[in-house]
Amino acid sequence: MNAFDKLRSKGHRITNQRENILQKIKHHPQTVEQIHEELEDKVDLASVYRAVKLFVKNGVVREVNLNDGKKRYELIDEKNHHHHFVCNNCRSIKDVSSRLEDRMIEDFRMSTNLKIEDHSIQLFGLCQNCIDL
Amino acid sequence: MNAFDKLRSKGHRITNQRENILQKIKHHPQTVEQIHEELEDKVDLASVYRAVKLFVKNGVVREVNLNDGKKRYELIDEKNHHHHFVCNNCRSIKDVSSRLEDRMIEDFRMSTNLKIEDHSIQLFGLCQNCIDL
DNA sequence: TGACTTATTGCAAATCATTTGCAATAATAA
DNA sequence: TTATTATTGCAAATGATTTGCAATAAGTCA
Repeated sequence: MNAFDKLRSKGHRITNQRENILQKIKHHPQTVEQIHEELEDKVDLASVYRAVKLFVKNGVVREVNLNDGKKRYELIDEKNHHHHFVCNNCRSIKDVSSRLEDRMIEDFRMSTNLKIEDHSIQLFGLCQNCIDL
Repeated sequence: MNAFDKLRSKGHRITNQRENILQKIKHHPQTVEQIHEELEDKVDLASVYRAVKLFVKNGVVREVNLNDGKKRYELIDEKNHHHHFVCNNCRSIKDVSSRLEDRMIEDFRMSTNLKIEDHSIQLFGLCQNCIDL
């Protein structure tokens, strides 16, 4: 079931605005500000806020927090589980993943008896471009 | 070198306010709001903001982001490397750690050629109290 | 298709977290 | 103890996000 069917199945309407917004976060995590700017004056800022909130609530979009004071949003793609790396120099963002991740989460679980439902990982450092500067 | 010596060595002064604030984040990550409330009217809110920012800048305190819209601050303790678990039900916070963490970070590094300088991990789920409800 | 119902939008104002300017105060050096 | 200057409290400013409301448009059904 795709994003729009998911929304429709819960009684939400598919508007031009929502289509445009979803389009913008299809490939990279974007801030509300970025989405709004890229859409020029096609969508009001408040509507972008409302849309991403709705998307998150309906499991269509994920909120990404990279410790720079603004939230980012990215389309959820079950087939492509990943986390994010942020370059401390140029602020570029890169998707990263590790096959050891699940083992680590399992280790957390076993050593604590917590019910772990979700997790997120952020990496910070220098990207390949900025290492050489 | 303890927190205050670190600050002093960079020319910062040790005030009553700073002592009180540091005291409050010694054991658990706290929001600025929480610190301010616990200190009643001993310290102005703006001063709490200024103090934690100074502490972070000087490597005495770490900023913790748990995706609830407010930053938390905790004293850095080199001997006790850990991350945080947040209960989705009661919002309690628990320190967690895994011996597989370093291996995973190394795996990230090897598979990307990024220079990873820092990382953070957050877990979400149900704490032991809330599992049974 | 057209009319109807109600979710959604744009706009402006409100709210929440955080920062800043400035004069008064207090921590350190001499 | 005094002089110097970092720090504080207060109030106002800023930046991100939310909300109330009337106008608009999506989905439904005759």
